[in-house]
Amino acid sequence: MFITIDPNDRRPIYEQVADEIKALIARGELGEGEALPPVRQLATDLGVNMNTIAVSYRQLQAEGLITIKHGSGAVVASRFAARTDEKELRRPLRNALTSFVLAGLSTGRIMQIVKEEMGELSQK
Amino acid sequence: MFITIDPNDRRPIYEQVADEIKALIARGELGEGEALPPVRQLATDLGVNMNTIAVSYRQLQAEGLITIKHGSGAVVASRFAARTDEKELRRPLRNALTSFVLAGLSTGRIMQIVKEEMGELSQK
Amino acid sequence: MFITIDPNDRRPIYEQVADEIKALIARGELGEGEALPPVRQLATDLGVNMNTIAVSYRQLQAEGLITIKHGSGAVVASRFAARTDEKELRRPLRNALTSFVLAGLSTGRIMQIVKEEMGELSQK
Amino acid sequence: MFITIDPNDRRPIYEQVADEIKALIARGELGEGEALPPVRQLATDLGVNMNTIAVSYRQLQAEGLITIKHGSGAVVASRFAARTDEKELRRPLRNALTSFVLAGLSTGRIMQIVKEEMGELSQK
DNA sequence: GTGGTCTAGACCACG
DNA sequence: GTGGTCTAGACCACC
Repeated sequence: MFITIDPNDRRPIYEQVADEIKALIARGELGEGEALPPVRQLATDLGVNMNTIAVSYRQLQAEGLITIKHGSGAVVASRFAARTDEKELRRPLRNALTSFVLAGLSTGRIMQIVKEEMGELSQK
Repeated sequence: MFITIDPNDRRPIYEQVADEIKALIARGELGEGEALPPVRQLATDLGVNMNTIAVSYRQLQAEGLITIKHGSGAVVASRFAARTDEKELRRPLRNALTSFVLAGLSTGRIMQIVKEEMGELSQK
Repeated sequence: MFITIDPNDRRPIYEQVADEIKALIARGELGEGEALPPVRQLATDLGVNMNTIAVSYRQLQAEGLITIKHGSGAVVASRFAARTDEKELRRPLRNALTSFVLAGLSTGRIMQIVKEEMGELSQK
Repeated sequence: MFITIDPNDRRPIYEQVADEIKALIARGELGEGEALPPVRQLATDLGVNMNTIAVSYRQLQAEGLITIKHGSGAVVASRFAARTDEKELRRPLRNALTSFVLAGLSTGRIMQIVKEEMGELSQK
């Protein structure tokens, strides 16, 4: 399980970690029922505060992606179980696409990039 | 010119406003050379402080999308002139797509949504 | 006499105009005793407000570069007569050089650029 | 770390502060990875409002010179990483040199001053 | 009339 | 304890 954080990324660390774990789950690299690394270990590996990782896990739990059992760690609840509303999901997508348009990329090029990114999300 | 802000949105107001204006520019609803509403007026309309809107405008100027002339308002500089790097643009796209996958949507459905959103960005 | 203003330049118009006139005087294209164009005409040519040009002229007069005679226009007072203090002049120079350093240009390249710019200032 | 602001300087305080920090970075007195003083502390030291310094820091971040980590302060990102365009840099240089010419300084004297200033920018 | 800057002070987010 | 955001209100600069 490879998770990396980028200090130059302006998103908070807990969000970077949560996003990376989401990607692992989406790709199937972390399957249903599989255990996530202990908070303490992941924190040490990444060189960040334990509380920061705890926040990431809590967020993933709130979205229904993992279950945290006191004393026995966190496990992936179920792929495709994110508690989100399609309408709410569209806004970040729209913003991302807007940036591409404003950067001057053609619709064709943008669709190509979307396909590339989708491809990486379905590898497994 | 319709701009709305959502108090439940976790993003800061100034960013919501900037994003909405970017979308208007991308869609061509705000064309090159066209004037943006005065800072104070938009602030009053949205019920927020003048400074908040000023921050939005300053950010849009820093990205090269508008030019602010001290005594005479802000105008759209040039569509497709955002100072951004394709690589930096991909991360938000990837995150947005990941959310759809985790919500259980099929690749086909996701591509359909992307096409819908792209369609709205090229209306004009 | 060619003066141009750049709407994308974030400096106030009156300052752009004053700076351009200073450059003309420094280069000798506007010699001592020579008349500046009437405020009204320059304003029309540039498509700006008359008051804006008046401010430029007033600033040039304050610096001792021109004399404004009520009713008979403005004339170049004397080249090399700017009322300025060497120490005060260094700050903008230092800032300009700092920007080059931070942009990663080598000392050699920077000195070359300085020589190029100096060359253009002594054409006449 | 010595930063001073000059109330007689026409530039806004936040810009003076940003320029001084840029100079410190260019000179190497603030090296890569080194921490900047906390916003509140610098504000108190200079006797200005916290927000004013926050604006300086935000500008430096936008130029890529520092990275701000939400709960843990601001650090120098990388010397020589300013996101700027050589052409845009020349105008301030040209204006600075013009002022020297108009003050009656000889080309030789001006080049000497440039060398002096460049020397101070490469001390470390 | 426009936008720019600055202040004092409050409350929130992050680590 | 760090920075981020927002407000209300003042005063200045520009056109």
